[in-house]
Amino acid sequence: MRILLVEDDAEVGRFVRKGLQEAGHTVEHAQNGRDGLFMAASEGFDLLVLDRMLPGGVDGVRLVETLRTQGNHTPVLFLSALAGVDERVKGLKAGGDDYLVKPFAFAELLARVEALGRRPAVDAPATRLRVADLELDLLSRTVTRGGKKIDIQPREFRLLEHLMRHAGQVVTRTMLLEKVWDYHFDPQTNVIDVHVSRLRQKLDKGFDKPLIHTVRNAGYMIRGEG
Amino acid sequence: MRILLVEDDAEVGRFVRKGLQEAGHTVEHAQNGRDGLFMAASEGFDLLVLDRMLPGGVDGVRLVETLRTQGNHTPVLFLSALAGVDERVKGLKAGGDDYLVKPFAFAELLARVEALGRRPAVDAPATRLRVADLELDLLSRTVTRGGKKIDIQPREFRLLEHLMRHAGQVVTRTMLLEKVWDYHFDPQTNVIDVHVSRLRQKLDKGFDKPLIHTVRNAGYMIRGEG
DNA sequence: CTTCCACCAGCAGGATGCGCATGGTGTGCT
DNA sequence: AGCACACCATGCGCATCCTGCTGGTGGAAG
Repeated sequence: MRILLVEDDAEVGRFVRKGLQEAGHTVEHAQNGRDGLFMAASEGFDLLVLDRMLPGGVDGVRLVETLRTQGNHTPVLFLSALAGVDERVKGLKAGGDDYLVKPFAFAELLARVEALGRRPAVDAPATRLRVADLELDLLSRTVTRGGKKIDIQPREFRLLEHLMRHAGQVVTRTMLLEKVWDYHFDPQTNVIDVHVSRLRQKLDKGFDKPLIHTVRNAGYMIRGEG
Repeated sequence: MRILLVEDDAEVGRFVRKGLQEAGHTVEHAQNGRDGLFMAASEGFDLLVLDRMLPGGVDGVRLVETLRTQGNHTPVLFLSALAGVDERVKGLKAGGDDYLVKPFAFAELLARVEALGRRPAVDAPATRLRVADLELDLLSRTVTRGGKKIDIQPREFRLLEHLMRHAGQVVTRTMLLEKVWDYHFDPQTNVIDVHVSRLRQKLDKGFDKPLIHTVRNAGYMIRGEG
């Protein structure tokens, strides 16, 4: 795990850093909020361990708030001598994920760090799309309907993915040419029709409710019901 | 948020339940570990709030451990009168995500509950593998080294994926034949050598530190340093 | 030094994916 | 009814691309 430690107290900093490293983590150490914010924003850490109070304008809470407004959702563990309930609540409300009061036992810090590390990164993109009983798994490049595996070609996959990402919406032919074929002109052929047809063979044939719907003079739409 | 509260103390139970509901959450309440486990396993909750000590065989830690071995990764917040560091560490190690000691301020419980609720559902599998500056993205089927995109063939992709999933370990030729080629016999050719060679061309050529290492009479290993 | 193992360049067979064309079907308008 | 238009389906050929093998070379181990 790549951990950023932001702590101005040199002694505590050394202590925590050493312990985390011995537990097998990679630790970067910033001494103040400004540097910490910069590093957290520019490098990809798995976890931030922040002192709640920091010298130099940017304290822990400000740091988290700033990161969160930038769309950075790295887990944050606060470390602080401010033990009051209000302080703890403030830290968590600001977007912190945990709050540990100094003095603390290193064993507990480590346990909490690893608890946070167990949770996945938040920017994880969706890995499977679903429309009714049709599932498309982006990871294994696999399509199933009603639990039955369906073999599918790469181009068909792209087409289906695009349709499913806009499930319930009409997708125009032009959009498909742009996004699935990377054509920026009209090929004057019926490529789309052909591939939609092939998709239908594979997805809808043998099932009572078709999922792919034609929208005359507009395009296609994938939808479960309605 | 759908929250399952497992708490045997009726008073505390009522208090917490009421507070969470007033904050807009849906709360189910189980009075013992057995019921709690059953409910947690059969319904889909967003969060479990567990008393650490529970009557009737199944205590909080057991409950979490059981859930985790079942592949259930619902976030867990422990609530306990056991304040010792060892106890807290034990709870977190068992798979808990947070640990709050009784007596507690409701404001803090709420803040921690909502902090846990901010984190996403967890069944997401790893979507990218990394070894040093080499990254393999399972979703886009993309390989980059040092930020530079590298074109790669399907078979090479499978080979590389398998190596990276066992980074730092020797992967034998037999294993590769089984897992990458689905051969359950020795093809008596040097297919593997050839593909490893091709991978090397693409991954290691032009970089000073090679990542793919030969282990004579054993197999191959991918590793960043050492 | 010898032997074995691993590496790499080139080659050719083969699979397969892809798009086009053709003919068919349905719908709506005149 | 007749026509025009939009959409559907199948077969075919092209082309690309992948993959595995061969055979000669380099280097490590004994």
